[in-house]
Amino acid sequence: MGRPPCCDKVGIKKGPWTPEEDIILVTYIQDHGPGNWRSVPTNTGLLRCSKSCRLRWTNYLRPGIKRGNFTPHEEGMIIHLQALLGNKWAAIASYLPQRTDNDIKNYWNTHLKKKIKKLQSAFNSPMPPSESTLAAISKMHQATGKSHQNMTNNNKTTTPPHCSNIYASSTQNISRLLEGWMRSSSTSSSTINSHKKLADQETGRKEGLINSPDVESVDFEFGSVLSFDNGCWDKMMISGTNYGSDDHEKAACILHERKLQKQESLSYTNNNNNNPALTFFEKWLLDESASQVEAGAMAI
DNA sequence: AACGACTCCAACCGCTCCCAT
DNA sequence: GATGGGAGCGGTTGGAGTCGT
Repeated sequence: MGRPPCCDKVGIKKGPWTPEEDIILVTYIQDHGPGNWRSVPTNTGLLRCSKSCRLRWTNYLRPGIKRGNFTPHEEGMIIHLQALLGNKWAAIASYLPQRTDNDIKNYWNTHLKKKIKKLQSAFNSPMPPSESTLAAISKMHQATGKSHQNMTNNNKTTTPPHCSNIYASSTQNISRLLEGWMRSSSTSSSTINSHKKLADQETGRKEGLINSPDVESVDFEFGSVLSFDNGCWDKMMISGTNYGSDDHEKAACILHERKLQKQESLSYTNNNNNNPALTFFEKWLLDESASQVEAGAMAI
């Protein structure tokens, strides 16, 4: 017996979301919080399926999403995590809180897969890899190391990632959308204006009016959506490797975890003989981060 | 300028997982 | 334990944009 569709297909709108729909969705989620997606279309009047609403929110409207321009460090993380976890994009995304699983999946399919294939063929070919290939790898390696440094330095002085201002609010996203949309459309409704006002108010709050009691509730609400599990972040920081003086235990745990990961990684590699290039990447990434962890642990 | 090939990404589809009953 | 329904995940696709000829 097949399951009924998640929503009545008749009268359900498909395709790209309009800024108006985005505003309605964001406003609703600001008021009620994410979750209970099934009730969203009925309560908002959106002619969208609940899944579509959830997807739009998680992949596009959710605050804190960083778009485009993957850094070499992020690339390294994705390659590493993909080798360890496989195509578990949601799991991988949990290590890169600014990125959505969809974004990572797309980036993997469009960029990294090709890159790895290229390198794989270079390393599998009877001829040694060309100088340009080696240069590319070296460059990537250096860039990754640099990113590690940046991350390390940042961690010394800046707020935690989930508090950083690289996190734009969803209303900022909407404002941007609106700007373009308002320009292209001469019609303006009072609804839109009031929503925009709301959006601007929200943006203003985010930008400085932190003392407003509302802000806390909103931030907390969003925080619960965005909150980046400490454990996950710690894992991510393994690559950054900057330990405070009181982190002996943490470092020991991380070393242990790293060893386990290495073992897992090796078994994974052995079970996936069709992916020899990953062995190279994994080894490189693991060795690099492991040696940094070990160096960090030694320094403590 | 026109056309086709290629790239990229937002969104959809179908499946699995998990929880409530 | 069985069943039903909602949420989440991963694979795939359609279309807009870009590039090369």
